[in-house]
Amino acid sequence: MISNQRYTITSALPYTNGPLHIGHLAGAYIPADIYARFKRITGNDVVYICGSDEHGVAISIRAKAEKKSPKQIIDKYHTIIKNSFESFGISFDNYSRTSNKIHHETASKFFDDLERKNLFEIKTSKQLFDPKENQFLADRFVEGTCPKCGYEHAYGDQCENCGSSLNPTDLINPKSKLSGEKPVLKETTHWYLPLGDYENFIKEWIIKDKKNKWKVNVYGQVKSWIDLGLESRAITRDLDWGIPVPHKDGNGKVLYVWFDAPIGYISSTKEWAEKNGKDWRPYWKDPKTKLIHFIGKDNIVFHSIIFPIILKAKGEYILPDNVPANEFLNLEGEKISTSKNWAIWLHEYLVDFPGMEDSLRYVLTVNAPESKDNDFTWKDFQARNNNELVAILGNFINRVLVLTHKYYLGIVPKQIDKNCKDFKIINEIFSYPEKISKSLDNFKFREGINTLLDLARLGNKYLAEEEPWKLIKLGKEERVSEIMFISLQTCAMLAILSEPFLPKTSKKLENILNLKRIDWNHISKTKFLINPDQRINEPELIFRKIEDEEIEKQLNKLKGSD
RNA sequence: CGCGGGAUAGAGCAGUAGGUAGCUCGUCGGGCUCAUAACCCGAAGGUCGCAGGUUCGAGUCCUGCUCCCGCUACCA
Repeated sequence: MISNQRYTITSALPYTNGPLHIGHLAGAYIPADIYARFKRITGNDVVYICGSDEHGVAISIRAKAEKKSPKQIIDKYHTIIKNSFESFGISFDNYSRTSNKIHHETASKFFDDLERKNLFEIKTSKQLFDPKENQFLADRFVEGTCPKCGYEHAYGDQCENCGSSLNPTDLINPKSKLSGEKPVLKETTHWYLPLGDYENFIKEWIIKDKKNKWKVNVYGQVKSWIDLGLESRAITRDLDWGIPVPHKDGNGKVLYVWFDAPIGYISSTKEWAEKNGKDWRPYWKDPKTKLIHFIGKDNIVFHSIIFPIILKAKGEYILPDNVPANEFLNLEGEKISTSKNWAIWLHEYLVDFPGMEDSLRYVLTVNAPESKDNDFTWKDFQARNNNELVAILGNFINRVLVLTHKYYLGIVPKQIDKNCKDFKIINEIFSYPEKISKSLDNFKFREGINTLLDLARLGNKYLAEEEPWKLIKLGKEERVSEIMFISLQTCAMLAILSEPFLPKTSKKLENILNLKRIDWNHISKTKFLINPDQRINEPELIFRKIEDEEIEKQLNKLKGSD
């Protein structure tokens, strides 16, 4: 197990124009949280960073639609999102927001430094403009008749009827989706980041160095972009909501969210450092630090090409060591869709299934879209909760606790001696920290949590084979105490190893067993986890079954909303 | 259209350097009764997306195709 290594771990900044759903959790937050917890508990220096992404045209438009200010929108969703994260035990060291002063300063400084180094291109072009709303229009916000097939609701970028790619200026009778007005062409000037200048750097860094280290979906995506050739990208927008372009010609313009958002990782780290009396620099500038970005697949190019180029251009900053992007999670066979309300919202789950945060964490981990898109179904959720968490893990713990109370009034029986025949199984139990570490080090979270369940299976099997309830009737008390002692070690091991995956469960188990949390590197089979004469608290059920009616209710809720 | 990822028992996934397919859940049969009718053992169930090819032998290599997802586009 690696220890004493510094890690800067990030999860994608959630965009605050709506609440979070299970897809967010499965893609970027649960894996990162497991990883961060795992790295902390194996003795590393970890800062796990995130925050709300609060700029951009979508928020501006949503605010207009709801007749509110952008500030009201972001405040509302920032609060909902932050609460959801806390409830699910996502262990950010700092959760910031890009509307904070520290972020505006950091992002402006980044822009200003690159501008002074003369690393941007400045280009003027004609774009569609809505005179009534006084706003430039994204291609998607222009609608009109398709010149090819005559479909009346073609978008500015593509006709959904015939599939043709279009330019907004091709449309017959173009209309702004904001006001319905006919847009006009207007000249505008923007700053561009010439990605092409960094092609060799990206080739050297990723294509050569990361080939066997990064996930195939990530590597393939990056390679495909490079093979196509990198083009300059505008990093400013004509918009009234965002970070003003810090330049004398920047009037009415803001930084493009994709330029400012990833810098949010840095400003959030700074904010954390200030609060805790630390220095943020080693976490971003020490070449020995490992920077890991957890994201969904839609974010791959930004985190493995554009942001690294920004960091490289700025200089002195470290580059990501890995970008373990996940694929997407579907829901009941359909794409999760915010606009169609086809989603399981975290804040609603918390109301419908109080205290069952770890059940969702479990299912989203064991069924995580690590290598391809996966499907979440309520029936599967119920089955995995009832048949795996309750029946295998929860039940095993309960069996051991009940027997310990029945036979020993809750006191751990005397230690086994050297010639106990069960040292083989003890060796096996104590091999689990290494096994799980190996999975997690390779970002194989499904494998890791399955291994955790295997340990509970091993415990159940051991009890079934040894049958202490029979032996006690035969008066073989010596043997029974050995069996129970070993089973209690298994429970303790489960408590310790479940921490990254199921933090609330782990905490409950520690409390019941009166266990101290220990660094996984300090686990050794020469020292037992739980000692004779230690008192165990009254058993309590750590998971509950989910009834059919609850699932029915959720399915109806989902379908009713469609 | 181009590029990337995926397609393996009813469901979800493993399959390392090519050698007659494994795991978890579900189903069926048995055992046990400490336990949240939980647990343990056994069985059934797959022409490995389709079509060719290389090879003594291919889920694993090559070619073509189909379907799903993503990127390519100011939807962040």
